[in-house]
Amino acid sequence: MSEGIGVLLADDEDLIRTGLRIIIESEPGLSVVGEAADGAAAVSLARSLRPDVVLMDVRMPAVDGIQATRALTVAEGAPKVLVVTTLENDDYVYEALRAGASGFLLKRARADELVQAIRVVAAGESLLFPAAIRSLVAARGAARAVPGIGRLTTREGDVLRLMARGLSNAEIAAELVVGTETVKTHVGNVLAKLGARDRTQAVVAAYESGFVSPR
Amino acid sequence: MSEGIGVLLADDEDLIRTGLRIIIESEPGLSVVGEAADGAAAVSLARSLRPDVVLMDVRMPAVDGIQATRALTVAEGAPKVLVVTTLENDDYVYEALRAGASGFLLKRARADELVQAIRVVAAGESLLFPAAIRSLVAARGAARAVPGIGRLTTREGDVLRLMARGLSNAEIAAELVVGTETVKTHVGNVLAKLGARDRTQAVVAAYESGFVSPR
DNA sequence: GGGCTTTTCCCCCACATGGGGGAGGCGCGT
DNA sequence: ACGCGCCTCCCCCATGTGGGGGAAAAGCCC
Repeated sequence: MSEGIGVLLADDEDLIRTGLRIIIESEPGLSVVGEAADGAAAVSLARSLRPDVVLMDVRMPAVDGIQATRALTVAEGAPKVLVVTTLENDDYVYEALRAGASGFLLKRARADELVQAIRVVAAGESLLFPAAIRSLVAARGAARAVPGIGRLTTREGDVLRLMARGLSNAEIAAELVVGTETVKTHVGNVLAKLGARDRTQAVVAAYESGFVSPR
Repeated sequence: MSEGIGVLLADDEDLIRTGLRIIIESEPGLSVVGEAADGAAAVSLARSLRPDVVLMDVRMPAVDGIQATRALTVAEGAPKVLVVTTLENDDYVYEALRAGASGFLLKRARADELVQAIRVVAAGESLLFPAAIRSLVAARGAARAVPGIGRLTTREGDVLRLMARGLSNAEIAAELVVGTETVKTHVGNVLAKLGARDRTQAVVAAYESGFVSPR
């Protein structure tokens, strides 16, 4: 890519891609190195073309932008991903960030905002547009209130926390300095209160409800 | 609390509380309805005093601000929590939002920024200061790159995703329209590649690495 | 064509897990 | 003093899970 910042466009709508390309190409130091109409193409093109920044639409056929972002950012020397969407009230913000996106941008952004956003993420900085912040923080409220998770006793909470770290009953017993039979009782109570069938479902509920957070 | 916006201060340092109180009390429409020196006191005071906004320090004795925030925001008609910290490079941002905080603020913020932040969150809006955005987005990079999670085949990825939703092998088999023996093979491969001992650890790794996100 | 990976399916077997009971002690509020 | 919830520990038992093998078909790269 020699000089400047190489950008890969990933959007299923031709009109959008054309508009973006015109804006980017008319900007000194920026150039479009490739275009993809779906997530799968975006991933393979990004690997061969090695752009600096990928403008990734959230909603695309076959593989959506979130999955594509996840696939891209796990690799070494991965490009920065700037997620673009039309939706203002967008639940994907949170998921996109978890998937490894460097920023979030609305399609209604002005040309100069777009250019600035590309330069910012290419420089390694992070970026969120105000509307994205609102939905991001709002996403926290979307943590499903798992019924019964508030009815856990302190000991049951301890056990669930350790379960959610992947410990076996024996390991939890050692950690809490009690017998394995005791742990089994607590685990059984936790499962009953959370309506979980097995410990895996309990751990899922713990994450979904925000009882534990990805560290 | 009759009129205006009632604020509860939760910070273990007297100097900080005093400074905050002076700023808030001198502002028309804002008043300090109570003060707490630790998380436990903050939770109980918030329940009795029912402030509109809680200024919550992250680091406090006994119960830290994150836990206190979690305890507060699960209730109905909970106050808005504005998390305050001295640390600019703060990993707690992400966790605080998951815990239900409405915003994040640095202690070095100017008085007028503080007042504005309180009014914003009291009005039901969300707020993140620029420095907090950076560490928030950076937190996504902190998703531990689980070694081997990128080596999963597409089918193994499918299986892991369903595991992370709490499905049993039989249910996964039904979902993917294959035999349970097939699912067992995939599960075994996933465990081996992720270095997990059982499915629970695999699910934990899936969440920790951002392979799946709390929906 | 000959490897290679991937996906599919099968056998046997050890074991942790989870469900069903029961039981004693302890703190706490009435 | 009594009840109640919580924590602790124990028994039996069905079974889902995971580890050890093996194997066939399909697609892919060289």
